[in-house]
Amino acid sequence: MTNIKDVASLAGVSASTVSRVLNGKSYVNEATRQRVLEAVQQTNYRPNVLAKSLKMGQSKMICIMVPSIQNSIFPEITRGVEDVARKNGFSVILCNTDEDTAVEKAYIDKMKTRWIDGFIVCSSIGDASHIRALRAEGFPLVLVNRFAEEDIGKMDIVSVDSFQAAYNGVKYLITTGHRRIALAYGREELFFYRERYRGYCQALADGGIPYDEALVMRETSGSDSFYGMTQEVMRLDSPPDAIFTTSDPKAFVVMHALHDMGVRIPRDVSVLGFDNVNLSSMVEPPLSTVAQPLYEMGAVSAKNLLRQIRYKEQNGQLPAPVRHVLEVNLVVRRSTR
Amino acid sequence: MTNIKDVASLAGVSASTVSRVLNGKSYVNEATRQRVLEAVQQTNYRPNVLAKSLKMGQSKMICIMVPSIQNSIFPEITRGVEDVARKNGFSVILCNTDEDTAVEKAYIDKMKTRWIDGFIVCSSIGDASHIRALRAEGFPLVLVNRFAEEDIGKMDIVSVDSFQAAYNGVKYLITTGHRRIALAYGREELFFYRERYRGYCQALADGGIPYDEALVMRETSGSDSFYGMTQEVMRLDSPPDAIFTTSDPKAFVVMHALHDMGVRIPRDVSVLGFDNVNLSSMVEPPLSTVAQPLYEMGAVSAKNLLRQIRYKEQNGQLPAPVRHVLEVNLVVRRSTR
DNA sequence: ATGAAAGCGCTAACAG
DNA sequence: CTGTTAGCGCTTTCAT
Repeated sequence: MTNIKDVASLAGVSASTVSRVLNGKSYVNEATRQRVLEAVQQTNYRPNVLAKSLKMGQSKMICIMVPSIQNSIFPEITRGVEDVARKNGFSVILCNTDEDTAVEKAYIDKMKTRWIDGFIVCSSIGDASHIRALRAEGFPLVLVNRFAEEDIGKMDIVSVDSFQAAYNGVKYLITTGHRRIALAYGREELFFYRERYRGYCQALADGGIPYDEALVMRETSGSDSFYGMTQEVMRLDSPPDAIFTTSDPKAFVVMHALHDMGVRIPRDVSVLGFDNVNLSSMVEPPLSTVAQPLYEMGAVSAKNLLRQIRYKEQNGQLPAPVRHVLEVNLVVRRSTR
Repeated sequence: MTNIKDVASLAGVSASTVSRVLNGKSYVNEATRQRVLEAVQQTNYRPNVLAKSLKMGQSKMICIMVPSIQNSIFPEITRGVEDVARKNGFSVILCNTDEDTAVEKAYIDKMKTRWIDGFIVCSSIGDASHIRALRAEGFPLVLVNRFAEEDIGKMDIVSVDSFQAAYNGVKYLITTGHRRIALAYGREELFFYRERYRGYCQALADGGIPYDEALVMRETSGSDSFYGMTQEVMRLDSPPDAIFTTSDPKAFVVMHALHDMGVRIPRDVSVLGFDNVNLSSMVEPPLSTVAQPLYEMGAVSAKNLLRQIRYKEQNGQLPAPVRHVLEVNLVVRRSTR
């Protein structure tokens, strides 16, 4: 690879001049400017980002931490992040944490040594003190999708309003005539699942439908645990006429269980999901779901992160945190009647 | 962040000594070694990877280029890559190309300026001259899943044997009594789809079943185009009793079309997919499919890439290319009878 | 308007 | 066994 000195000597100027024309920070005589540009062309010169990073203290790289890129919603979010990053000259490093705090911490440590400019995090579960510490240390950071209640107002967050979204979903179910609505309730450690649960409860209450604990299936060991619970709940004396799931993958399991016991969807029971992942439209019947704007969540996160990076660059510190609450969208397909 | 000089002065030694104990390249007096280690502890010192990279000419970063992380098979492959990269101290940069050669080239250019140590590519379609050029320039590189015939023997490749895999899949269909086997044939520009087509033809021939062009559905505009084609083919005077699809997403579309016209799977027609993506087991009925070891393909690619990187480090040039052909595995679920 | 020089943090001869 | 020195490629004062 040719370096700045090669270009400089070819153009008959000094390295500083080359640097100046390339960065356009300072005026350079038009004639020499042209000569430099020509030399750049001829040598197909590309500045060494590493050297620049070392000098400037910023790497033009951001890091996205997710539990696993294999989980349905993260590819969408990640793609949103990557698109805006790329358009702004940033590269994105992918970190899968498996929700393991140790892995997460190790990653953070490693990223710091690379002078990573910022983090987009949708990884941690309960205790996120190391994440909070990161912001406290001055690293631009945005929490996407997952966050703790106490982080509100203190960290940059991009998410939907899970309470309201679930509320609207369940209300839709009620409006369309369902009275016995079961819930596939995801892991309670996650704030957004608790919010979806709250939304479910509130919609029930507002709709004049009694809450029945027998109808709430609480996740024990992964999504698969809903298979058995679904069948149990359907065998109740008074089985549900609808099942609201707090994520689409859970809906797939529920539908599976339903199908295997000969229950027809939506004739016998409606199923309403939450997320709208890629395959929600591909299952049979196509899943009605509360759609999160996943790609947009990623894009907005990245935009916010870049905003923080620029702000910090100019002011030496992070801007006040802002929270983005994105709109959900009820997508009615054929799993609800 | 504290740097090597801080540690050095705290330990009362020179920077080189600190470097030496940290890299273990050269012997250091045990006593001073301990003092250095202690200073490292106290200051929580982490070497600046950027500076090291600049000096050493290698960044400990690899790049994975995929059409889009949103496409079903790539999260799996990417995860395989990332896991082995991480275990070996490498970070992975994610690049989505949308199969756009311009984007791909721009990315390659950018990655070079970051001193990326190597590339894992499953992106390009027909003309991959810029990819070949990359290897010719001495960049470690492995093609995964996608490659052109002419690359065999010249590039490092990780894939399955698409011909054999398809052959076995179709043979299975024949063995289980199917006689009219339709094919959902993916984009012919892709070598592996052509190979799967060849496997289909050969299995038919070997099974004494006449090839019928009316039964091969050729992709026109994305996977969705199989919806209409499936319905057409089912309305033939002599409709198929099985449909082999060259990828799982196509199978989902086919199943959908089938369902919408009241055809029962597998009673009326069997469906056999290819890939075994995450959701193949979640659809109804669960999809029988020729399973590619996607995660493993990623892992093997990364291992090979690291091998190349190490070899180059020691010998100044790339090792001879090796090709890994991984085993597929026929997963029989309930979409075939 | 441009060049010289210093320095980002690290490693690797080269001395001693 | 350890310190000094130079340099990876770039940007940025500071002179001129």
